[in-house]
Formats: sequence, C-alpha cells, structure tokens
Amino acid sequence: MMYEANKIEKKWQKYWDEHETFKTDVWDFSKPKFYCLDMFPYPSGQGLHVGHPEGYTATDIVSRYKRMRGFNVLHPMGWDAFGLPAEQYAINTGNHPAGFTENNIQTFKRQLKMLGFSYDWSKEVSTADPKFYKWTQWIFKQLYEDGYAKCVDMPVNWCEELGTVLANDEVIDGKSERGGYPVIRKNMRQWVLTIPKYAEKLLEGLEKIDWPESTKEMQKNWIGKSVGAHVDFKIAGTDLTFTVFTTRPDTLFGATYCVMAPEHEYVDRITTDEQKEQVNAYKLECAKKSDLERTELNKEKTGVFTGAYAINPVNGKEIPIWISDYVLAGYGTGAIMAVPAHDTRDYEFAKKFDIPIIQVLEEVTGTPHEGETKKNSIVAILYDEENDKYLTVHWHEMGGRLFIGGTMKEGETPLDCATREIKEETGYKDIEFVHELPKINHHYYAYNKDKYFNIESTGFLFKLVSNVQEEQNLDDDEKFDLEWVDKDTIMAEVNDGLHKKTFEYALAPGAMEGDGIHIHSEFLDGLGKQEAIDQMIAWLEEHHVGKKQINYHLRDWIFARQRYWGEPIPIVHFEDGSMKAIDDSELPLVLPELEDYRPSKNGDSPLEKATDWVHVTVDGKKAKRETSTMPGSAGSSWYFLRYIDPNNDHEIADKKLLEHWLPVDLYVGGPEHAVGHLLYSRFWNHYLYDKGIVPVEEPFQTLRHQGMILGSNGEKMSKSRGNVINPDDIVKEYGADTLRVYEMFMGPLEASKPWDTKGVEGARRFLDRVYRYFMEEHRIREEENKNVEKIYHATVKKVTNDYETLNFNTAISQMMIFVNALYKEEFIPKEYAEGFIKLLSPVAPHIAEEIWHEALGHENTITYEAWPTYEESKLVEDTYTMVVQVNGKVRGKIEVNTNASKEEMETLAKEIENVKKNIEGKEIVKVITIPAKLVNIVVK
RNA sequence: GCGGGUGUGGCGAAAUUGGUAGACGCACUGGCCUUAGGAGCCAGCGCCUUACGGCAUGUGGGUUCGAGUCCCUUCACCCGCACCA
Repeated sequence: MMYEANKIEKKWQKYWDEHETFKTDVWDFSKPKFYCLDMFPYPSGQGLHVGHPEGYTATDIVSRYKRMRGFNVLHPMGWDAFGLPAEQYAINTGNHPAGFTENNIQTFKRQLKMLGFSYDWSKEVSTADPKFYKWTQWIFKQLYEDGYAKCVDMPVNWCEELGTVLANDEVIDGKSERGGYPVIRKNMRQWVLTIPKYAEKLLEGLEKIDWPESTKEMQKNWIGKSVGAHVDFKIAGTDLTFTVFTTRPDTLFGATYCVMAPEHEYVDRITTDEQKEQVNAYKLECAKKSDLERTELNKEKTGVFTGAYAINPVNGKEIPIWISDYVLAGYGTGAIMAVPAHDTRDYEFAKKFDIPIIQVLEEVTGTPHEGETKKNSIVAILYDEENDKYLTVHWHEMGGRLFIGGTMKEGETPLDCATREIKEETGYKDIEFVHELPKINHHYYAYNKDKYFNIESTGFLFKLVSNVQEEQNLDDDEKFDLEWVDKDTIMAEVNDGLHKKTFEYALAPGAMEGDGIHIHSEFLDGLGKQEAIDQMIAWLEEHHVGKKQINYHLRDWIFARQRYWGEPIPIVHFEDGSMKAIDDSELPLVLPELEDYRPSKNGDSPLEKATDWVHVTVDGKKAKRETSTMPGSAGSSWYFLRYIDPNNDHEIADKKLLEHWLPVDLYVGGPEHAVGHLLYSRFWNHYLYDKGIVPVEEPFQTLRHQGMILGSNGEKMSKSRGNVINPDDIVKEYGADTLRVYEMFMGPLEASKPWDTKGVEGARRFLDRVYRYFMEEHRIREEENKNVEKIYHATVKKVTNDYETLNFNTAISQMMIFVNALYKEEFIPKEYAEGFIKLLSPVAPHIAEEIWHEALGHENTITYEAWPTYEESKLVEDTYTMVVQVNGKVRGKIEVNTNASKEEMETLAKEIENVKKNIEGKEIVKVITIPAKLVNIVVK
C-alpha cells in the first residue's frame, strides 16, 4: 500500500476547511484558554521560504497538542502588510500597492494551508486593512493626547536613498537595515513616541516573563540604564552654569577638565576670541561627518580647547573646558567632567593633549591588620626591550620573586626613590623612565621586622638603555638574586599582590576603573567606591550643586516615515502652527490613491501630492493633514490584541475577551526582533495597560526563538548563493507532513542548522514505515501484546514531556524508536495504535487523520480526541543492567533484580569474571553502590 | 572593548542534570529478498589495535570513587551593543 502524501493531505485540508475544524469560539470560557502565536509574516512577493514553517510548525504542534489536552486554543495568523517592496512596486507600476499586497497574501495563505497549519482563518488580520489600521490610528491618537507622541525638531537618522528617516533599530553600522544604504544625522521635525518614559517599566517587566535570557539581556542593554549624578559647574568669569552627567561622582576631585559636545548650546557663548577660529573649524568638521564616519574614526581622540574654565564645585579649582566629538550631544547633558585617572576615554584624551591626571582612587592589595605602620614606597619594573625580559629580584624563602622595591626617604619624590633604588639594588644606571603607574594601597607583614605595614606604593616602568652596570650598594639584610625573566615567568612566579598588580599596570597602562579606596578627596578619603558615590551625591544635594540622576540609553522612537505605504498619522496642522488629532468619527483615515507614489527629493512624503486629501477644514479653520505615515512596527505593536476580536468596530477588542485571552501563552519568532518589535509591542502594551484598556502589563508570557535554517553548505540561504530551498518543491515531492517532521527533527528549535536533502528522505521514510505498518490489515488487533507495553508507555511519557518543553527533535526520535520496535512485532493492540497516532498527529496531522479514519475506523477528526496517558508503573522493570566499574572504568555489566540490596549488588558485581580479574591481588579501598544503577569498586 | 551564546563521530544531533558518552536520523559497509534495485527488511558502524586493551566531548588544570555535565585557565567561532560619561 502506497503512502500517497499529496492525495491524503489535500483530502484532509479540505475536510478541515469544510468542517471549520480549527475555528475558535472565543466566547467559550468553559475550558482553559491557550493563546499560541506566531510572529506574523511580511507577505513578500517571494512567498514562503523554509524558515517560515519552522516556527509555524512548532506553534502548530503546541496548538494541536493543547487542543487534545482540553484547552480552548487561539491560533491565528495575519499579515504585516505595510512595507517597502509593495511601495516599490507601486512606484514602478503606478498601481496602488494594496492589490500587489493582496496577491502576495493569497500566495502565503495558500502555502500555509498546504502545510496543514491549524490556523483559525476567521481571525485573520492585515495591518494594511483600514478596518485594522483604524485602531492603530486610534492608539496613536491616545498616545498623542496623553503626550507620548510628539512632534519635535531633532537630529534623526536620514537615509537619502530611501528618502525617509529611520528608527535606531533600523540602522545597522551606520547603514539602513533594509538595503544597506548610508544613513546620516540630520536635524528634522519629526514625530516621536517617548518610549524612554517607559524605560523603567520595560526593565522591570523583564523580570516577570519567560523569555530567552539572551533576548532579555539585549533589551536591558538597549534600554541601557545607568545610575549616577548631575553635577553643576560654574563657568569662570561668567554667571553661566552647565550640568554634566556622571556615573562616578566619587571621582569629582580627580576631574582635571570638562568636555562639551561640539553641538552643546554653550560652546559659542564661552569660547574665547583666541580660540574662536579653531573651535568653529572643529565644529564644522564634526557636522560634516556621518554617524558611520564618526564611529569609524574612533581610534584617535580629537578636540579643541574653548579657552573657558569651569569651576569644580567641590574644591573651587578652575579646569579647562574642551569640546570633542567623543562626547555625544544626545546622551546625558551633552557635557562631561573628565577624570583621566579613572576613565579610559578621558585618559586617552588627557594623554594626547597633555592634560594633568590626578589619581583619586587606589586599588587595595593584601589584608589589613591592626597596628600597621604607614609608609610610602615604590615598585620599579625595569624592562629590557631587546630581549623582551624584565628584571626581577629573587628573595627565595624571604618573599619569592619580586620587582625592585624600596621605601621613600624624607624629602624624596617617588621617582627619585625609584631611580635610587634601581641603582643601589642592581647597579644599572643607564636607564630611561617610561611611565609612572597608578598608586596602590598595600597591606603586608614584614618577617624580618616582625611588623605590619600599610604602604602607598607608586609603580614605575623603566627601560634599560644599556647593560652598563655598577657595583650594587646593598644593606646586609638584602640577600637576593637578580634575574632577567620573561612575561610568562612573572605571571607564574610573582605571587605578591602588590608586585603582581604593578606589573599588570605596566603591561597595560591606562585608567584605573575598578574599586579601591579614595585619596586626595577630602571628605571621601578612605572610602570605597560605592560609599564614596553615596556620600558625594549627598554632599552635592546639600550644597545644591547636583543631584542623583538616572539616565537611559533608550531614545525616543522616531515614529514617522516619509513614505506612502503606511498608516496615515491622524493629525491636522493649522496655519498658526498648532495641531490636533482628528475626530474619532473620521477614523480610519484612509490612504488616498495617487498618480505618482515616488518620494520627493526634498524629503517630503509622497502624500503631499494628494492635495485634495491634504487640505481640509477643521473646526472652521484651514488645516493641512500630516503627510508622514507610521513606521512598519506600528501595526505589529498591537496586532496580537486584534486577533482576539478582529471584527469589533467600536473598540480595539472586547474587554472581557481581552481579559480572558491575554497574555499570549506562547510566542515564537526569530531573534532578530529582540530590540525592535518585541520592545515596541511591550511599550504599547504597558501603555494600554496603564490606560486600563489591556488587562496585563506584559503581552507575551513565554517567548521562544526559532533558529535560522541554512543552506546545505552551511551558509545563509540566498538567491545569489544558489542554495535556496522552496517549501513548495518539498511538499510536492515528499508531502507537508514530511516537511514538518523533518524541520522539527533537524535539531533544537532555537539552533540554526543546515538543510539536508537526505535528511528529508529520512523523515519521509519514517512516515512511510508508519503508514505501511498501520495500514496493513492484520496489524491492529483487539488483543494484548506485552512486548510493546513498556515502550508504549515510555513513548507517551517522553513525547508528552517533549511537547511541553518544545523539544520536538527528541519527541520524534522517541516515536521512531517506537515504530522500529513495532516492526519486530506481528501486531499492535488497538489501544496503543490509537495512542501512538494521537502522539504523532500534532507533527504529522494529515497522515494521522488518515490512519485514524481508515485504519482505526473513526468518523471524526482526531483534533479534539483526548491525549493519551501513561502509567508510571508500566515503566518499571523487574531487572535492570547493572554497571560494574573498577576505579571508575566499566569492567562488566549484569542483569540484576530491581529490588536487589546494596550487599547483593556488591556480591554479584564481584562475581563477574572480568571484574575479578581487575581486582585480583589488590586492596579494595571502597565500594560505591548506587541502587538500580551501578557499583564502583575502588582498589589500590 | 562590553554583553550573550556555542564547541561532542564523516554529518545533523542525544545524554534521565554528577553515574554505561554518541540515543534517533543521515552517510557508509555487509546480508536477505529480487530479472533488477536508487524499493523494502535485517545487521554493523567514534578513534587506535589482529587481539587483550588503550584513547576519546575545543585546550590545559582542579574537585570527585566517578566529570560532556561542577570550578578555574585558555583558544576558536557565532550573535548583539559599541566613545552611553
């Protein structure tokens, strides 16, 4: 009997359609609900590719499984229908994009039906349908009236090629996400949604949802919360004050200059006449650069002194104000205090422009002890460049391998001291000073003096110029060997905390950004980092020169595109510059048809050309419609709400229904939406929750990603690589069930994995075997067969658990094991046959329906049959294979009664020939016995 | 640079969460059946070794009777973010 997949599949697809098998009665609250959602596709002209069915099959399996477990399942599908290709089509042909979009939708729908997905098509929505976007516009209107949608003048991501502005997540490496065209910063009047107002809620919400950790982390980084302070600086000789944002107010005593962004509003006012020319030139240079160039040229710091000085509020010191493009106008206050000792960027800048560096935080090494004596000392590292070796002094049992060290004498500077110590201890005199390294606060115990010390140590790096060596000048107790050694030896052998740390500083000179204790900081001296931050903030607030401040990286969401094919923004502008949202009765505000869909070169929307549509009279006054449209992510930010009640024409959805059906229980889609769609829809949902429209804060309770399906060469599928697999072809040749089984069997859902045509054949072979076995006359009998009892129950258990946890690959593997076992048996009891076909049905629904009907004689669809159960008791065996190890190595196996005692196990283990051989003549140290598992005999 | 992730046979991958590493599938090899097999069925299949046995989960170390699994080190690749003060 031949398994004719295509015939069977057509038959059952027709049956499901005619019987409305998957139609969900959303008002039926008698059963527990399960809302199972896919990320809806953009209906492109290319149709479905093999990546789509991966996620869709996963949710389809869960939906079908949940139905059989008695859930009322909502499993809808729809279209993210606004987008560039349709607009491009309109531009090229002069036709309205709606027709093109509709055609594509029909293709997608045909393909999805062909794959046997159990969508309730009566819930279908399309974001480009006025009945749908009426409510997108309505939500926008609420946002506008609540002050979350604003029209502001701001620097935006402008893409010349696309003729539109883009949101931050649509810009990748300074290029547009779609098309890869260059994007520049440009000041424009723009609609924005103030998503940063929801930053904290969006951050907190992440704690409550079951999402992949990596995605949550990405959202956290994108929101980019940082806690710090605002500090006010007066400008010397003026009554101007500017504010900086810093996360490290504790280092304020170490601020040696300030930097403003070139665009900062004060720059022109504070620049002195002498500096004017340079400053203006620098500003011009920065303005010309695109974002891409700015980030590309980030190796070398640039900047110009303004001639003005700021007054440090904590100590009244005057410090120079510079401008530099390493300070961004759009983040914080657009100005910073620079602490080169404790910030890498400031350090680089200070080094380049020779600005002083003041260390105000010392790393602590060693362990503090009572009754310590304080000292100042040095650690000097001498480097021989030619041989790539460092000079060490080996004190042997008196302290091991160290660098040159010594205590500062009265009136001596650290540098003097270091130079002197090198000469005295080593005799080398032809040396060159390279770096002074950050000071370290070190605690130690000196054996020779029997005393505890607390020293402030300054590190130095010197270079050996020549080998000329004078005689050493040593004290009696200085007994050590001088040794030139390489870096690895030092890493391995220098154990002293102070010397080790000093060496690390020498290898990588720069800012000390870690924790430690404060110095040169008056009331902060001796405090650790966090304590000092708190104290400093308190001080600033007390003196009214600053306050605690939280900043977010998350920017306003640029919410307008100068394109045609999107939702019109429901706003009118009056001649006096005021504006207002149009009346609810005018929604939906439908897109007008145009002669010419091209964007204009000056950045105006194509809608400007629809003059009849644009010019209106509102409240008796002349007004002009907003001609920008909404971005693609507008409709997708709330579409999942609409599925619940797609035809409601007086609200976005019935409140009772939303209360019953939300949140989405399982949401599956690609990880590429981590900071776009998935953040925007959370934002809208939080907002609608706060307005009492939606009953839950977080829309998607559980989120899972599907991985990418690669071409058989392991590369991304693309036309140019010639490795694209078309699902239509696979279905034609092997059937939809085969495609479903194969894609689920390939590996874990979230992993990306290469396509393998031979693997598809394997999946088909499995279904062939299922079909042949179950469709053969004598195979299914009303009779017991003990041989399959255990494996049947094991299979029900494994498959059930795996469906719950979305481990479809191992579920299928278990079903294969079961079928392999069946082939060793003459027949299968009917009960087990029905149970197995039910297990199979979520993955391969057509073949399951066919066998359910033809071989098992049922009239109704299998869709709502009860899920099979298993008995734990049937899984326990009388005996098991006990493993016997000697010293952890497997030396024998033996069948043992499940209830055997530890003593019995041990006795049996020692009787095995190969075990005897391995323990013979040796002393048994210990025997580990794990009941119902193994015995490990440890011998000596 | 920062954050997240992944490294297991020729390949896709499993591994009850510390207890027989490589289930299942692909490829390969052999057998049966056949006029035939690119169908089907059965069996074998990590590496080295004739065997006994030894070696194996990116590298190196550690904890343990026992480590793919836990800890430290290091390398490679993938994905985000990137002068965010």
